[in-house]
Amino acid sequence: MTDDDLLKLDNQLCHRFYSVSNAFTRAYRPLLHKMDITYPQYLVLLALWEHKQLTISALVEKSRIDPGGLTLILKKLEQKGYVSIQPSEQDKRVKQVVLTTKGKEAKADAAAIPKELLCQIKNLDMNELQLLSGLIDKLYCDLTHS
Amino acid sequence: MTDDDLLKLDNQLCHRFYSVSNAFTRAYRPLLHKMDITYPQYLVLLALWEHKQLTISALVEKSRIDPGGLTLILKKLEQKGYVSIQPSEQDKRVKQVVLTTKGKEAKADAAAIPKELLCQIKNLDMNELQLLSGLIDKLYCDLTHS
DNA sequence: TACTTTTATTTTGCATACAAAGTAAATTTC
DNA sequence: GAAATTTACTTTGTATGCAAAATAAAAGTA
Repeated sequence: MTDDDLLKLDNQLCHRFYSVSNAFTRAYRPLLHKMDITYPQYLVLLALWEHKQLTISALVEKSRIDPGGLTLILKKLEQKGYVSIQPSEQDKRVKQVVLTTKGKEAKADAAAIPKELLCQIKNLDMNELQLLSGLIDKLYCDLTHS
Repeated sequence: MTDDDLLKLDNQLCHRFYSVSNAFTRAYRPLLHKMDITYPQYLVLLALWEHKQLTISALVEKSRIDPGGLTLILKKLEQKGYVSIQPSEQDKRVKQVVLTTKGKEAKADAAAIPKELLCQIKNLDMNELQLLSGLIDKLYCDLTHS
């Protein structure tokens, strides 16, 4: 591949991820409208539905949202009544994020969301989706040196 | 897969793209520092290095950056001296985006950037990268109904 | 030609991303 | 046990990302 080819947009893996990641955000928007949440807020709820209770740093790790952004997102989710944030007793630096009743109940409605989104993916079969996921995981490790 | 599994973060393809897309932005930052540009600004330059001259709407299509955001990004690139923006003679609605001398010269330096980034990707060989690109392209079509 | 519609781009308002600085509390060190 | 260090979060400042409204100019229509 020549230098010229290396610089073509169509040869940039990063651009593919940029495009699809933004496309996902747009695709989720109508599905999340009923719950009145954004896509990153949805990621936080997914983490909490799975783990019931997490510290903010644990949420950073699970959701892969940066700490600064997460602070804001959690404030929004608290305002909307989905979560409650309480400082720990043992360690006052640590804050526990917990689902409210509304937050827990929302899980039942949310179950339809991944299904609706999968319906839109017609070009890839289950094997390809698995393959894709595996490749992306390897790439993520490289990019984060983890 | 149960409803519970469907809602696990680790089963969300969207989350993989979210994570990797953001990781790419972080990985590019140090490489773009010398040029004093951000990652989206780099995408615009890539498009212009390839096509020499583009209207704003053509840039939207190539870069897949939304029109509103692109307006700001182009202003930054103009301030930094990389591009020049001029209204068309024939159709005063249309603006042409052109590389300045500085913008053209920057291409030579930029050739090293994709190489440096590829060096960081050790877990995937060329075949896997090709495979990955193809799968992502199919996914993009689904998500954008294009 | 005056009016309506379409097209190209910008503006607005809100919600992230993210690095870096700041804060406060727990831990380690001397 | 007081000072230095680390850890957990928050704040700040800059730069998108996006939908929707606003502008302005070209095209189509009556």
